[in-house]
Amino acid sequence: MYRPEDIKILLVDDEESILQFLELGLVGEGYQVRTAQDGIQAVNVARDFQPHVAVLDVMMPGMDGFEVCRLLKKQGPLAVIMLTAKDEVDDRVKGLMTGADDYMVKPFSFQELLARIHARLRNQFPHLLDEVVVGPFRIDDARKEIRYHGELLSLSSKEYDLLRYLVLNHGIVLSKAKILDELWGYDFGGQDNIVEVYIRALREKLRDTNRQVICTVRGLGYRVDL
Amino acid sequence: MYRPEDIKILLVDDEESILQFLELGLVGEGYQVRTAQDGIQAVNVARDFQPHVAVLDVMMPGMDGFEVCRLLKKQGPLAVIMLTAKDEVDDRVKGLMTGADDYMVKPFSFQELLARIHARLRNQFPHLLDEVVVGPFRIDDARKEIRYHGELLSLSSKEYDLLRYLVLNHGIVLSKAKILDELWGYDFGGQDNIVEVYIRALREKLRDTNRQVICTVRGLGYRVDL
DNA sequence: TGATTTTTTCAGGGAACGTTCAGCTACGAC
DNA sequence: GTCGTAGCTGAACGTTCCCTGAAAAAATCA
Repeated sequence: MYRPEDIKILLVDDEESILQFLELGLVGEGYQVRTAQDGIQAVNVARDFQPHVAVLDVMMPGMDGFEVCRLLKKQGPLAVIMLTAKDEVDDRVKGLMTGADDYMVKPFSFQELLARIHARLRNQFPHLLDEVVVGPFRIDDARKEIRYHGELLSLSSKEYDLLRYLVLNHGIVLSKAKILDELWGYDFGGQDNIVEVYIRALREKLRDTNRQVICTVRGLGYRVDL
Repeated sequence: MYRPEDIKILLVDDEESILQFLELGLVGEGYQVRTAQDGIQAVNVARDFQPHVAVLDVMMPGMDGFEVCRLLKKQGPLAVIMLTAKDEVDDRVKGLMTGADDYMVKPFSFQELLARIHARLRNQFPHLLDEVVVGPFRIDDARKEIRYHGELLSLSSKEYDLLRYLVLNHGIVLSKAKILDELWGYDFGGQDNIVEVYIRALREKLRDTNRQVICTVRGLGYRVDL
């Protein structure tokens, strides 16, 4: 069984608004969250808090993300995910990034962060996570695989994300706008037709003989019936 | 069984008139409601009240909605619905909004707010919210389905809204003007004949052999008898 | 690099939906 | 009874929504 409330996450960023945004989201998911606005503070908080995962911004005044990462790792076992703006990703940064376990380029969707955190937890604290079973679906976040009636589906990354999201929210009508916000990120500029295209792909791969698994609720969105 | 009286809602808005309007409506639905006019007050009220849902205006003097949201979430599990004016919705706001569980753009219909509150409750406090059962009707807001004597009705989105509204207000005469206000919005420009057309469609789909479920009260409106 | 897969865009078509309208019916007042 | 009004009915219309096939763009891989 998967219990977010057992998992401790440390957020470090000098931008107050980003910190709030991430904290809000993660607390909403049930995680224990602590925040820090600079490196010194981060190291101090971590000493008592002993987080499983730290999410660090690379660019911070004073101690930079790499230095913080090094100090945190000295204190105990934890996974580090680095955040960096798009234009900061040069070779130098990439090289230093090796100290981290994963990194993400801003802007990113919240769901993407959740996925990364999961992946890291699976690697370093496998006892904290497990496979999710929902009706005929078995979702394996570590392997990025979904089985339907035991049969492994061949899904692309986006197809996986979408099906996972739909299945975890089965029985609930999800609008295309909501899906776009959650999976593509709030700053996605495209048309919501893309959701229709992916739904079509998923339906084809699920191809249930008798029944529609992903139902269209015209004007409102889609809903998965188990 | 669905009992609004078990559900606690906190309203936060600096505009007295909006606060009153919403409070009146929600109390009328049977919810426990507390109000606050600013962030500090909201956090204080929430400490004792422990609401299930908070409805926050984004723009408030002093602490803004995001900050209040963050503090409320720290105090305990609750769903947050943000309210925002149309011209405030830029990408920055949208981004921060993801921290909230849902958001609505003003102006909105009261029925829409009720629907959102339901949706949030279903997600975060599923034990509080079962299917709504009213006589022979079973209304499932998450699935957007209504059953009559156990039989699933095939309804369009507007038909669903209308039947839901009528059934939840059974025994009360609802004028066409009132129905238009609630479901079409106060700025609907059309004729009220459209309500007659929809009522007709519903009657056909309910097609009760012996009894008229949706009664016409000539000159006044319609009333559902269970 | 070139080849392959994945993601995204685009345009057309068809069905469902929301809305209007005009003719008709039923009710109530006088 | 009849007259006016309110509600009912069926059809028609324009629109929106969703599905679909294909192709362009981007990412990934060899």
